[in-house]
Formats: sequence, C-alpha cells, structure tokens
Amino acid sequence: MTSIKELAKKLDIPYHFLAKILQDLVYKGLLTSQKGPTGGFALGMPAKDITLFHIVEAIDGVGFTNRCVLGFPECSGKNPCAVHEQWAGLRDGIYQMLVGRNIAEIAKEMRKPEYRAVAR
Amino acid sequence: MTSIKELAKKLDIPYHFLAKILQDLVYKGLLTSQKGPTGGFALGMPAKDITLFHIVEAIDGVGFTNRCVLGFPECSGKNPCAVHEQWAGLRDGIYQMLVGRNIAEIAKEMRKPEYRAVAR
DNA sequence: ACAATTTCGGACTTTTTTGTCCTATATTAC
DNA sequence: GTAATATAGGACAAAAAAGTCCGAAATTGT
Ligand code: FES
Ligand code: FES
Repeated sequence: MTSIKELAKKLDIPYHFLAKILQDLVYKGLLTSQKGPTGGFALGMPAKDITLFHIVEAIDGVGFTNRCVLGFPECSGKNPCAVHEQWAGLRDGIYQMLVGRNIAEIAKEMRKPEYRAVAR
Repeated sequence: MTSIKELAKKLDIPYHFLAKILQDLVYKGLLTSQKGPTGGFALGMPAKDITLFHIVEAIDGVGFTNRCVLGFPECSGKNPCAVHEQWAGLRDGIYQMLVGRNIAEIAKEMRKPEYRAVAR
C-alpha cells in the first residue's frame, strides 16, 4: 500500500491532483484502496495481468479500436474510407503492442533513473 | 472558388464556424482565398499534391512522428521506452498511410452520398 | 466613385477540461 | 470509545478550447 502523500512526494506533483487521478483509477478498477492509517492504494490485480491496454483504456479510452480513423460515422468494410484497409493492419499492430506488455515487465525494464513520467 | 456561404449550406454547419476553420487553413497554407464578389476559397496547391499528412499536420499536428508514444520526455534509441521498437514500425506505417494518399484520389473514391464528414 | 459582396481578424461568450480544496466516512491503534 | 490518519466525493476555481459575432478591409461590377 502506498499513500497519496508518499507518492506525491516521490513524483513531485500536487497532492490533490494526484488524489483525483488515483481515485479515478480505483473507480476504473485498475487500483484498489483502503482507508485509515496503514491505508493507501495498491494494484487492483497482479502486475503481470495489467497491460498497457488496460491503462490506455482507463486514461484515454480505446475508441481507436473500432472507430474510423478519418472520423467518418462508422468503420466497416461495407463502406470503407480511403485508408480503411491500411488502418486495419496498423490498428491491430497498435492493439498487439498494448496488450503484449504488462507492467511487471515494464517495471523491470525501467529501473533506470532516467525514466520519469512527464506531463506530455 | 467556393464561398463560405455556399459551403456552409452544403455541409450544413454554421457559417461563422466554417469561416474560422477556412481562415485557419488559409493561414496554414492549405487553402488560398480572395476577397470581394466572385471571391472565396480554393486549394492552396494542386489536389494531387495535398496528402492526408498535410491535413493532419494542419488540423491536429504531427508530433506523433517524433514523440515517445508513452509520453516520456524524448524518443530515441539512446533511452528507449518499453515499446519504442514496435512503435517505430507502426509510426512509420501511419506516416506512409498519410503521405500515400492525396485528396485528388480520395475525392474520386468518395463520390458516394454515404460519405459525409461528421463531428466525431 | 459607389454599392454590393466576400474574407479577415479580433472580441466576446459558452462549454469543456483541468486542477484545487473541503467535509464526510472508514480504518487503525491505543 | 477516542484520536489520528487515510481515502471518497462533491463543490468550487481556473484555464483552455470551441463556437459566435461584428466591424474593417479588399475586390468587383456598374
Ligand atoms: S472506415 Fe475509416 S478506418 Fe474503417
Ligand atoms: S522512447 Fe517511447 S516511443 Fe521512442
């Protein structure tokens, strides 16, 4: 269990700002939380099972998987846009990229101090 | 030359709303414009030369071509993120998809009434 | 020169997103 | 049971984005 206070200090971002993010992630199911002393936040499932796709789903949404990339009302082979075929392949590639990585692996890879989350 | 009035009617979107978009596209170089009667807007270069990439560049920006897809401060082989390699391929695929289509081709393909731009 | 038409660019308003703060509620240890 | 500590959730504020409007400037035809 990690508390907001602790995490906010480590990440050097405002307490209340972080609080809202974490609470949202609890709501989305990615984290669990516990109140009271010794309370805090923890992963909602084993790190091995949390993929980048889960995170993108919680933070940005995954509408890209079924929406037309050119913005047309629907994406289907019935009425394909100019890049429908090409996009189908790329979209699948992105999906595979996201589901193929879990945060247990990633955490292991990212043990270098150079890696710091940053506001886009 | 097409006027705002005419286009707004065809697309069934507010006049002033469209005006701002067109003026922005002139500023970005995608369109040219002329004032006065018989004035209006026209393509800034031959339709054959305007690719989807130009349009994405003008509307959304093309930061995706050199930014880390996970949001880290920089994207380079020196300090690759967990999906840097995979993303490099996909990113290039997207780029090729965008530069490989010009609006002359697309216009020809999209002569069907089913195709209507829509606010996402 | 004048009147009509059309874009230009900034001001303004509204809506959405982002960020902050405060009170309530749950949990723990004593 | 009480005090301390932690998250929950809504209210509030600020900032950004999206959309609207209007007067100015340019162009055309008479
Ligand atoms: S219709 Fe455009 S991506 Fe499928
Ligand atoms: S470092 Fe993340 S995509 Fe290159």
